[in-house]
Amino acid sequence: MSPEPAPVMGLRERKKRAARKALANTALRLAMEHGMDQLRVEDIANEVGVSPRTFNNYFSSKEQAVCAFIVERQEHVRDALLARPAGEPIWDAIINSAVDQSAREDQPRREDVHRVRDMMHNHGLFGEMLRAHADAERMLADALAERAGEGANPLHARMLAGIVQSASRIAFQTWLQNHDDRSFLPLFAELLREAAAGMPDLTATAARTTAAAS
Amino acid sequence: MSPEPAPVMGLRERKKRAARKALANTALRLAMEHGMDQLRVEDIANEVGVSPRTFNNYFSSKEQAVCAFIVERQEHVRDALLARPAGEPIWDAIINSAVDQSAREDQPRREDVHRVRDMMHNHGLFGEMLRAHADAERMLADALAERAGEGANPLHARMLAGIVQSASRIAFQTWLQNHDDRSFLPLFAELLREAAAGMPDLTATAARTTAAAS
DNA sequence: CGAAAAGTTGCGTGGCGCGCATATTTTTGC
DNA sequence: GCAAAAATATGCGCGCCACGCAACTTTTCG
Repeated sequence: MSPEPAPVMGLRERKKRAARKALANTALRLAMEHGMDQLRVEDIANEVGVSPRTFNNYFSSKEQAVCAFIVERQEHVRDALLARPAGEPIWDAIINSAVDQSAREDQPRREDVHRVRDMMHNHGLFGEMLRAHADAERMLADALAERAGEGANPLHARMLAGIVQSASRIAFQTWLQNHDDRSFLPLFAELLREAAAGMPDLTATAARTTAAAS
Repeated sequence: MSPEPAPVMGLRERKKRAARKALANTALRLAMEHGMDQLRVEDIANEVGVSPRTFNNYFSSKEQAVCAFIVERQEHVRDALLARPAGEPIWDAIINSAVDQSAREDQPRREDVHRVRDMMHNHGLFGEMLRAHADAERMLADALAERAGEGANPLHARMLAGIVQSASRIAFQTWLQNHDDRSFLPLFAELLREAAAGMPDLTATAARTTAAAS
């Protein structure tokens, strides 16, 4: 499994990726420690040992740097998804690759929850997070389309990816509100399985006096 | 059920709403005319006849002002949805209220398509648009939960709203890419109906040579 | 009417994003 | 190896933005 076309990546490319990852990590860590309002580009650059101007050669905003891990994570999920056996039902493949990836990475600690919640209140960051999720969704859609083969409708892949991202977002936000109740992964899987079966219920269950169907 | 607690809105409130709407409209129009890069807060404020400082009393960024119409539109969709007969299947109710709303508003003209596409390339605006859609999704989820009654699972409503927003976004982006092929509403409805039936297909149609876990 | 509540405005500040010119580093061709 | 070339890092400067604060103006309400 060699992702690089060239057996060894040039020094240039290695340094670039290292710098980018260092900036993203530092941005995320500082944001978690001191909050978004106290996060300055200058601080990130200083800590990495690079000029503030250089930061903007890698990211067009500090919010983008903080959210960079989302896209990177999705790259791993994509790889895991494409490595799944071809016969596996698509929903299982999706859930299993998400599970694999979750097992491979550090889970957020309970004491960080309220910090994350605070960060989500920041309007700029929230928008950028959604943007990162949109990138991730596109990536997933491409992977799903590739997995399904040429004949499949690419719009179906897009829709599928959208549903997956919705489930992910909702599970995450639910976990953020009350992380005691349910943990992230089970809820995520449950939502996906329900979506897979279609969502024909919720049809005005006649709670009102007008009564009705079913 | 009267929306206003007071039969006539005070002068204060009327002025505030007028100012907000004027700012949003002007922001959107100027952005369409000259592009996001050329859009300055000062211009918007001047055209409305208000101080630049005041602009930021209504919106925390120009992008938010440009995207304000999305949330306002969703308020109408919600009202239309809640006005639907209780017995109507939920997917039909959703589609029909979207259709009603579309019929009620100006459709974007063909010559604006490329301008909109350019605007979407702006990273800040795209994030804010997703943020507005997230607000809209939450609003829709609340409406769906209300319509379904007390017994329904609120997470199902959230998921449903997420699917609807995904369909909307995908239909919009598709229309944006090649607006000749399909128009927005039919594609939107089609995606929703497919989602309603569940999406069990796409399951690795074995196009490849059993592929490889390589 | 008169006081209080709410909204508007001007000003100042810190920060950001980025274009541009220059210096530095890595790659490439020989 | 070495020098030219290509890519990257940095310093500088500019225009803009978000927002706190302290007046000032308008609306509301008793």
